[in-house]
Amino acid sequence: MDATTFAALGEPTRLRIVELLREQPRSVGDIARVLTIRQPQVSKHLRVLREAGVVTVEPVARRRVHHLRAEPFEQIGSWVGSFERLWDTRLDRLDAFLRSADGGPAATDRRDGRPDHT
Amino acid sequence: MDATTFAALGEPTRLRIVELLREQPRSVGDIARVLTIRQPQVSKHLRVLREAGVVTVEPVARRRVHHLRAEPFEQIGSWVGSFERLWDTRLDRLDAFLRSADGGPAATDRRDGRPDHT
DNA sequence: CCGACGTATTCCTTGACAGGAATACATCAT
DNA sequence: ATGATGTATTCCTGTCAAGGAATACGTCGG
Repeated sequence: MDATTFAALGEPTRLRIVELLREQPRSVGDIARVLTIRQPQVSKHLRVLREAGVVTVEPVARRRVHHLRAEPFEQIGSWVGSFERLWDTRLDRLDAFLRSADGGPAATDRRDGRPDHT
Repeated sequence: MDATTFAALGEPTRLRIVELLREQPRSVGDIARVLTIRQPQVSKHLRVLREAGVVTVEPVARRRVHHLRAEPFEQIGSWVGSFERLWDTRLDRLDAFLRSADGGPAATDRRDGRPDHT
């Protein structure tokens, strides 16, 4: 997974823009008006989003209509999917194990720590 | 959606740490050794991740074992889900519409652009 | 109590980035 | 061509974050 995508979304204003564009494509001026951000800042943020592959431009008359690209969101989706085991019950059991090992009498006597490891 | 989570994941080193922790919980020193990052930097990055709610600590003996929290990943997952329409065929049709309105003979004859509304 | 180990924090320097303001650039209407 | 509209870029400034190095802190073993 490329950190750039997350970096682009990690800026509050940019995230707002993305969430606005989720509804429908918008021109630069539109975005600026709706979110009450000055136009130059919008242009700059859109540049970052574009270079991160999050949005693309569609020139319409003299406006530049921006819309979201699907790819980065698909990527994030499948990346997050690779963490599914986190909310499987498996983890809760591991977690419970660690906690008991912590407070209580050491479950193993190799105080080195890691429960059995991998 | 809170930009903080994305910001935490938007730093390459931090993303590497997260992807390492996806396999199994690790102590600070472990992480430093595996990723060949100096221990203080690891501590700092873990601090950011912790304050963003991405990881939690589990003190084991004199080590501090860090593991991922499920919540932020669930959040991201459902947030990304709200973009599903992006890769639905619906969008492709909207996209096609915009393109035709642009290059071809105007689908509507107010060449000003925006298809209706606003 | 003391030394050793694992980790956190501090100070410093440097580079990146966001917002403001002004301005350049492109395109359309007349 | 000219003015007007929509957008991009530039310059400036302040802030913040990351890496390096040194050091403080906490906990365990003897």
